Amino acid sequence: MVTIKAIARQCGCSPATVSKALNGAPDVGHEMMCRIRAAAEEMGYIPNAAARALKTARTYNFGVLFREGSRTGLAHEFFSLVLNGFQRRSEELGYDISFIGTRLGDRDYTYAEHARYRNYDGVAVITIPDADPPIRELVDSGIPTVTVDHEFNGCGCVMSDNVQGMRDLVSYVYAMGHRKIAFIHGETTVVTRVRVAAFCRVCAELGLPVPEGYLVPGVFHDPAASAAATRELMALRDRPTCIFYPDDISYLGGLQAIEEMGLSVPEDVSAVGYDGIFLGQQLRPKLTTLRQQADLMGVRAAEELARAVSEGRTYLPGRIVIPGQLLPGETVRRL
Amino acid sequence: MVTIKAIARQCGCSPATVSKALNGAPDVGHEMMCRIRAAAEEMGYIPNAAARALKTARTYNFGVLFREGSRTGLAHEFFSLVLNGFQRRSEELGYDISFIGTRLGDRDYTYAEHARYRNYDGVAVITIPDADPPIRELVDSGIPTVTVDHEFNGCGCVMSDNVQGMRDLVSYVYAMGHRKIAFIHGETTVVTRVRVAAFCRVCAELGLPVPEGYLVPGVFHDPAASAAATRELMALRDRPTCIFYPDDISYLGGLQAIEEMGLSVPEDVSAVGYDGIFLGQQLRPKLTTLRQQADLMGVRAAEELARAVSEGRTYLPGRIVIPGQLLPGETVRRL
DNA sequence: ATGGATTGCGAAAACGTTTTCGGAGGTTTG
DNA sequence: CAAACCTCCGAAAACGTTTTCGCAATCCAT
Repeated sequence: MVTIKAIARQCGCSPATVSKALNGAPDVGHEMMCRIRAAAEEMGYIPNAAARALKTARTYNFGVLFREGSRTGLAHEFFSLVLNGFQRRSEELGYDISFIGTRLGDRDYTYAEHARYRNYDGVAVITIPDADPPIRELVDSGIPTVTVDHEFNGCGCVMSDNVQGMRDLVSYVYAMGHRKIAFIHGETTVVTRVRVAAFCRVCAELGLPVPEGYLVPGVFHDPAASAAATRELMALRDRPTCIFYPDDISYLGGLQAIEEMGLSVPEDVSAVGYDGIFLGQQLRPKLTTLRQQADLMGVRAAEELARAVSEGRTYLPGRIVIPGQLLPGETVRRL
Repeated sequence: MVTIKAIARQCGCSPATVSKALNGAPDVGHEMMCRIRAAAEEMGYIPNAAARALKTARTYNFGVLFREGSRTGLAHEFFSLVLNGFQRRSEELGYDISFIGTRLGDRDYTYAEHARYRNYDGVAVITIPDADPPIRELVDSGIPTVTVDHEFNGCGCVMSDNVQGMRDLVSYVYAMGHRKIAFIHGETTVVTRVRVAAFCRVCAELGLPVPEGYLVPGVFHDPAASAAATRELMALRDRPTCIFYPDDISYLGGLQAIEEMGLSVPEDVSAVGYDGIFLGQQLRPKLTTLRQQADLMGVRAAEELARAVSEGRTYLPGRIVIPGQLLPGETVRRL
């Protein structure tokens, strides 16, 4: 392994000078600078991250807590895209990213302990909030943290604009002539609360009643749960003409339930999803949905983190809201 | 930050003893052992990964080169699943994983340089071989490396059993009565070569000719390319009755091309994919395909790497072949 | 020429661990 | 009772950097 000392020997100077030359310190002469750089290049010098981190307490490494429930055995596209954006942008900004696990060497750690162990400069939480307390501990650990798509107080977050998203969807469906709209929503999370509230609010504004039974709980990314909920809705004496699904994947479950009844979308009932994943746009009929800019959310998370680190802040400021985008497909029939 | 020294002071012993106690060295007395462990626990001691890595030259960190062409804007499910398996198993084995990028701090590095910089204990290559020489450099860097789904000589790899996979598919289609089978294959990679060879071999065994024009080049995960190839095939004077696609995503392109001609699957032409991703099983008609055990491939990659590391080997042995599984759907019509 | 500023470099300490080696004290053996 | 042997612990060096501070040499202005 070629170290700074080796270069120093080669160039007839001290390790200190080599370090400074390589880091562009101002107090090293031009000639010496060139000599050292040339030698480093030629000898194939690669700095040692561990030594550097030990000395500077900076790792240029972000941790990411990434759990995608994977109930469907599916690598979930939304989170994958967020992760992608986060990784790409982090790299551009000069940071590596690592997954935060719960086991290391032969010991078990909590997320927060893990992050401290590795000395991450920052942490992103890209996950369904499956286990709150450990995440809470991480957020409170003093390491700059940003969450994606859910809020902890005192912690920066990047949120999708669920309010405007629901508004766009409801308005669109309303404009297509629908007056009886049901909403199968996800399990109890901040996102769900916001969407449900927005849904009700917009319906109220449009003068639409939301009858008993039109607001039915489902589970994010769980086609089976949506299938059941759909059957419930279709059994109502006053059937809705359009069903909102918690997400695009869930729509698939609903679609199957509908087809099993011998009915079809959108002839017998209209449907909309949420997310705008690739799959939905390949279906026939093409799914009407609201696309979330997952990639951009990851990008913004990386940027906020990097900014906090470079400014030496340990906390992140407020929330960043990323707008969505209505994707009109063919699953909403004009009435 | 609570260090080993602090514990030593607290317990009235030397740092050396603390280190040994915490690592379960044999030469520390029972009482002292307990005292130290209790103090460490109580003081909230977390070891410092950088210091440890610096001293031991072990990081308990695997690097993973993960590039998913993402031509479709899609987080590719196959690679995501491999990554998932790799990450999960690595964690169980006590390793963290980090993405290998090409930029770090304010400098650019090659993959190999990056891996050396971070001192990864091992590296997994989970990617379409987009840029050969840099990957080659990585594989040759002296860091234990395992590749998934492509081979470099002198480097361990985990491969899908493409030979048996193609055999299963062709046999199945043959059994359904098809005698005119075309194959749109991926771009030039080892996987493609193997699949094409296997395809031809099995056809020969079954006495099926492979006419000129039935072997047409496509691009992995590129629906547009498959659409074009499909149109070519359908324009042939002697049309195939069944088309093999390079993968499930590509099938979608073919499907669209077919529907645009006013034809449909499987009534007018049968089709099979490859991969067995979630999407394909949600389509109607359900796609007939060969499922690759992506998750398992990641798992095995992690295991091989960990084994090599713990045995102090710097190279990995041979190839590991993971069988696939035929998923009969509804896109192959019985003739 | 003399004084003060500026420039270019090095000595040394420090970051938090691990590991080697040896020594003190106690225990078994011949 | 001496010799050999364990058992338990500590001193110190080392891993590869970065950073502070001081020193010598050169520079400019007086």
